[in-house]
Amino acid sequence: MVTLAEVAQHAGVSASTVSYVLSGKRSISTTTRQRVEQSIRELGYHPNAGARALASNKSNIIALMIPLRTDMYVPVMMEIAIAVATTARTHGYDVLLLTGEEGPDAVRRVTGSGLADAMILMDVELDDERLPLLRGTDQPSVLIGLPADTTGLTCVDLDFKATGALCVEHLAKLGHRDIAVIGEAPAVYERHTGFAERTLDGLRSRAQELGVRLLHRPCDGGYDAMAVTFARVLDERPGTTGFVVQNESAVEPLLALLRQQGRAVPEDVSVVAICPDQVAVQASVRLTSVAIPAQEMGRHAVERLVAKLEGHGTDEVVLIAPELTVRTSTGPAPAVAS
Amino acid sequence: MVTLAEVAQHAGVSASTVSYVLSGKRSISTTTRQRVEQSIRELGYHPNAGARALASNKSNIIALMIPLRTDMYVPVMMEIAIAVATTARTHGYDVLLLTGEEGPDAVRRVTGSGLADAMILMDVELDDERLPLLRGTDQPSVLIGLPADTTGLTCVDLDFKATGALCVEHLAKLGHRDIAVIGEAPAVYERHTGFAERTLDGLRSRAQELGVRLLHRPCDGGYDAMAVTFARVLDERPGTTGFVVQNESAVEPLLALLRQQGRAVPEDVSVVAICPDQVAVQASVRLTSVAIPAQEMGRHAVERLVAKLEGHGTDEVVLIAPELTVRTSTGPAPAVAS
DNA sequence: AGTCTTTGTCGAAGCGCTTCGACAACCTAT
DNA sequence: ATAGGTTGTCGAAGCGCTTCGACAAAGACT
Repeated sequence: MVTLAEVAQHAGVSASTVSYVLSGKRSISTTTRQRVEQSIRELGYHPNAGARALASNKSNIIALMIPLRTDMYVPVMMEIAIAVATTARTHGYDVLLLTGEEGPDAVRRVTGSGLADAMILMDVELDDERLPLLRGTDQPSVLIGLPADTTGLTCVDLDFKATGALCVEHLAKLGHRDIAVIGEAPAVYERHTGFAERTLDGLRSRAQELGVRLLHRPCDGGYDAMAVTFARVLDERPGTTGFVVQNESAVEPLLALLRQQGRAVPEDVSVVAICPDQVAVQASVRLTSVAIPAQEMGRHAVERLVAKLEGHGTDEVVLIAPELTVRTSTGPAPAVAS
Repeated sequence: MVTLAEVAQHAGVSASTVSYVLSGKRSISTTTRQRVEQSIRELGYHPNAGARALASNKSNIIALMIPLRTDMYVPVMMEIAIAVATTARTHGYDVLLLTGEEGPDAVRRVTGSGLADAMILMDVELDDERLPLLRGTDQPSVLIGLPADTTGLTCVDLDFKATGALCVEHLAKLGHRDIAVIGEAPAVYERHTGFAERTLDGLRSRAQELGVRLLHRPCDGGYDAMAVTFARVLDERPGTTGFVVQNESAVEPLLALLRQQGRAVPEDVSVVAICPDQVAVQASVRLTSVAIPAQEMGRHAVERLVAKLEGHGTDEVVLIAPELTVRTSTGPAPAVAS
């Protein structure tokens, strides 16, 4: 293992000079710099991370806490994680992967040990037990998701309320007066992850403004659960012509059920999904959807965090504006049977 | 930030004593140990990771290199990553998340800087450019996946050849004589990731042994691609009664197409999938499948790695035996039309 | 020519921990 | 009672780096 000292010796300068070449914190003459850089290359020198962390008191590591459960949005989580990792690298940071399993202890451990300089939390609950810890430390952090109280916190999320509103608007504009919302799994609501409620909030208030009838039902993924929910919805509101689906693993089952019942999409029934674009495009019907901008969220989170680490950067809530892409699963509401 | 020295002072012992209490590398009297532990708790002490890494020359971090692309098996990747992270924690390790983006440079950087003590590589290609680096270093590593040449490497993977064989066997035993294999996306074969070829190998050789006709077609995910492939397969082999599907995002499209054609599953056609159990259970037909044991692979990889780090542990290839679970998508081949 | 900056380099201290050798203090066996 | 082991604790060195203050050397002024 090559050390700074060896590089210094090889280049015929002192260790501190090499350090300054590396960090650029003091001016170094061009000739010296080149000599040092040459030596670094020749020797294949890599600064020792531990020593660096010890001396500079920063590790250049960002901790990313992902949820342990895989009951929802797995591809979204993955995409966020990858976006975080790649964006972090462009800023010179590496990413430490923590699972939610350890809970608050992980936060304590990481902040306490100086393992990471900052952290990103995913899957934040409305009243998350990790929040007091974050507020009580000077370690920068960013949440992906929105807790109930955001004071003193930086958060990045899709504007789910606007998302809900957008879905209703789109269907209302097409003439649909009876809309059913296939929500997330009941467990998601019970956990108070917030985004589902916020979506519902947006759906409801816009529906009211536009005079549209709305029926919301949570729904587990898979065919069986969707079949049950579907039957109930039609029973209660036989005139339903528009569906908004938030649980991405209920989308395909819903389409299958509609097909089975002889209801054509989009002629008889329109479907709007809230899901990653890839899912919308790969479905059996190309779905009109509001995308979940996973990459953007990951990127944003890291950039906020880096800004904080560099001193500029304030606590603030970044809500990404939703975008609805019209595909072939929505169309004008059918004329009312007379 | 509380330091070892402060704990020592608080407990009225020397710093080295505290260190030995923490590491257990020398015997400490019960009374002293308790006093130190008490101080640690009272002060909320956490050892500084950088200092520890510098002094002990180990970081207690395992690097996990995940593929950047998300064109296949995203949930599997995610599950492996989570399993790696949780298993690593139980052994006192944290996980550093690297994307494949940096390629071999990431390997150099991590080994060179002592950032991680060991690494796990996913999505290994048959002739991966990172392999020479791994062989040339003394840093332990484990691959998830199988390259062409495994000498000097430790690998963990599902036994895909046996998996292929198992699928054919199952269908053959049910009387199917004409089997179509819906493979991974063409890009996967072009990339030479190996597992797809190994599966095919198993399928083919077993098919030959059992006198079953086999038609293999790569297939992108989604409905459109599957529709094209499906039409071609039926055109070429109209008598096909058994399907083996490896690309999990082609499963649902295939089922839809079969339904559309009025072919009942499993009465007219049997379908075996190679996919995580969750997918098999959530599909529109409960699928007979060979599970991809993501968790087990992640866990195994970490345990091999930890064994190596602790000195025992040898280079070896661990192939996990496939298990076929019979559900409701396979049944006896229909009687031949006379 | 002499003073004042500026620029480039160096030496040394210190970050918080591990670990080695030293050494009292206490047993145990003769 | 004495030599020989244990056992528990300490002091000090050192891991590889950053960073501060010092200080020559060179340039910019009167």
